[in-house]
Amino acid sequence: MNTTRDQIIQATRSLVEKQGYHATGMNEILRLSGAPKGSLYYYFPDGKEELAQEAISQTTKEVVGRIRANLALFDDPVEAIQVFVSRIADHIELSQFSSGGPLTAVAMETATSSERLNRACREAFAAIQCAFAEKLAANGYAPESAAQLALFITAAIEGGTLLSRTAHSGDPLRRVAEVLALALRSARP
Amino acid sequence: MNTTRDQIIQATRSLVEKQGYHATGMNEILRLSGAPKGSLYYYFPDGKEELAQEAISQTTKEVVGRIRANLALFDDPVEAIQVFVSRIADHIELSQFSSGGPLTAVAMETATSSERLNRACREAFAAIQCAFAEKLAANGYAPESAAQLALFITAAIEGGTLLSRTAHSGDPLRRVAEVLALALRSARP
DNA sequence: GTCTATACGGTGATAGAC
DNA sequence: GTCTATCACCGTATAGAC
Repeated sequence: MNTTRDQIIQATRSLVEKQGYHATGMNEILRLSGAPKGSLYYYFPDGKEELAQEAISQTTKEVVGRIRANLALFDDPVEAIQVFVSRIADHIELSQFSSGGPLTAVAMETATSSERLNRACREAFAAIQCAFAEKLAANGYAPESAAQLALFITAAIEGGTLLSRTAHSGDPLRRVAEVLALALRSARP
Repeated sequence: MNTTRDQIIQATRSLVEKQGYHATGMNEILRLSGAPKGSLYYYFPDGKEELAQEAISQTTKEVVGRIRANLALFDDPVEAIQVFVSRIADHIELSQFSSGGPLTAVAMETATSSERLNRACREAFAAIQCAFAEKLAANGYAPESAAQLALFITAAIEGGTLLSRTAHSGDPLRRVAEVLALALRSARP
């Protein structure tokens, strides 16, 4: 793959994750990536919006892969999910409270202002929910139940991440993981 | 109370709720509120940050009041919470997917960039959780359990709101409300 | 394809008249 | 206290040389 293009996306991901979409400027992205302004608009003719879209879809692929890999570590889906969410809490602390990818920030900021980014976020959330639902469905949960629980898991993680970022501590998300495990057990088939 | 000052805060709340913190400009706030720029810096010498802080703390007071009022409508805390969350879903649809107050947006955008706003958001989340915890504790839940569940409820609402905003539909949050009710019932004392 | 220089609008903030 | 005029700066985006 093209290195310059990839470095630009990488810089965008990192900055948007930390600061949000509107707080991140093109000049900042350029500075971090080391690329010149001309290259940026050569690779992303539609500018910042296209860039953020690419950052989201690329991040989502990685995140979905990481979800599947983590959920495969345990046969029991509830245990797998609890451990996975706890790991996100660790990761948030290690990254000094940069959120779980640029998705949350962009979704919040562009829900009603950018058709293009809103669509990208919808697809991202759908893919993430799908990964959770598969694990549940493969372990005896009824399909509709699995889908609903996957939505709930995603919401709990997003909300827990927000609380942990705000609290500057992984603990809120870890406590969310505990209660989430209880909830999933009580919904067990 | 001073009308001009209040109109400025009101405009800030509405705009930040819809667009986010960084996407909202001072000129925009001025335009919507009808106030002149001089007045704005007279009432809020510390500028945008102070303004947002005021908007958050004012909104939080109202939100906490609304939570208490809604939870008081039903004796059963689980039913009360489920109905309350469903109402948020209705409200999101009615407001054309402006989130539940400026809190979520500011919390996401300023978690690591503004000490002052981060503190305001922490206090806001604490007050909200407190309102939920009280209702649970008043109905037989053990104090630590009530606090943990209140945190979980807050996370679920925040995450569900994000998903509903993104999906441009109240349904995700409504489904979150359903699962949340199941989870709270299974944790019943 | 890569890079520089620049355009133009909007940003948050201030000074000072009234 | 209220308002206007204006500031210096940064935002995204473009033009055009190489």
